[in-house]
Amino acid sequence: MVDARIGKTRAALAAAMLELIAERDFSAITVADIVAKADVGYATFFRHYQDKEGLLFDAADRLIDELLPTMLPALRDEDTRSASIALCRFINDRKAICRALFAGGAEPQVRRILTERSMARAETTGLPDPPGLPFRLAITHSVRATLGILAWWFDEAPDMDCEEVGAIIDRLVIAPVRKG
Amino acid sequence: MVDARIGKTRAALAAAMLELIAERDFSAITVADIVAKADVGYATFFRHYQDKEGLLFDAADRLIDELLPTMLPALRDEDTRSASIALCRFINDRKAICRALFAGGAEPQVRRILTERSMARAETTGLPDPPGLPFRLAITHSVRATLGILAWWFDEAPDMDCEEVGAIIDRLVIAPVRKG
DNA sequence: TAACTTATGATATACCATGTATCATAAGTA
DNA sequence: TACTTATGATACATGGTATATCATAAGTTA
Repeated sequence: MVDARIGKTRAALAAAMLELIAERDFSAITVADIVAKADVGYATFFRHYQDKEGLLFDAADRLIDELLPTMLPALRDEDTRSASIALCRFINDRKAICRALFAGGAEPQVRRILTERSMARAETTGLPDPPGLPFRLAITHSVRATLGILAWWFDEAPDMDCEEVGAIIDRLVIAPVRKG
Repeated sequence: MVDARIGKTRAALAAAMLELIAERDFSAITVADIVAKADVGYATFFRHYQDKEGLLFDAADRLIDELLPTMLPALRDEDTRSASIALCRFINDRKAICRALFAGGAEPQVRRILTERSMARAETTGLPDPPGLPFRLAITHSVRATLGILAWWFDEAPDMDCEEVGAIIDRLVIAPVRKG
């Protein structure tokens, strides 16, 4: 059996990182900040992760695994609006971590991971080519624009409900990509 | 009269920074890198700028001053496609610096400046409210999505001409924001 | 041209964050 | 209970930031 201390330490580090990333820019967070908030020794951090990006990617990877199956139907199904609203509901149910990863100072790094994995998944699951648009542009633009709208939702319109935000994403992002 | 050495030093620093930002991520560039390429003493850098972001913002500010009058007509005029193509022509004529500032590792910082100044200018010049969209969302989304498409153009489709890219920006960004 | 002002280069220095190494100890496993 | 090992504390090397100082060279002014 794996040592229980490992999971405990990693969970403490991840929780501390998410708290900090919600407060300030990712680049302004130091390893010393993270271990202080996690109540973990400084050297211990590097026994688990190569650097603070390693910790970030670990947390982001797990979220993206869950997120992808919810995200891609909007680019495949007929009812794009329902798919967009479903995406917003998924996000809304995991607001804390999504806010930290998508709207915090780590957005560029997380977006890169999400874009790459979306492309890989879109290729293997045979996503239909968007009419009149290069495939890679369609993906990068969809991911970037969607994350931007979600960040706006978190930061400037937290009371807006999933249906409204989903409709906005459908209008501003999904529909223009899908329709020729 | 102002000392000619000042302008010479600042020009050398700006040119060096633009070269470096085109090569690698902004966060991976050190002040020592900049002064080495500019052939300027290390301490001299801090006599002109507080830090490397200060130098970046100085260059970005001057470009944005020129850019804003070309960018906003797309959100005001009737012929949005022509305005989008005009924007691409403007960018194409200043490809080196635009690529460095918009598609390099400093994109988040430059985007923040551009978004703020777009909002300020849109308010003072009385931009028509986008139908069914909060004003701030319309601006942040337009800026973010446009910069994303430009970055894709620079990095993955450098041979595409201004008319094609302008049409894409019009279809993916401007038209969805303008039409209710 | 000469006298001045000042921006610069070189150097030294303090500070902080990263990342590694070591060792005693405490926690978990068998 | 005996073991394995993850941890905390500490020390240390490295590298980037930022400031201070001083002689010099460059530019300005008379």
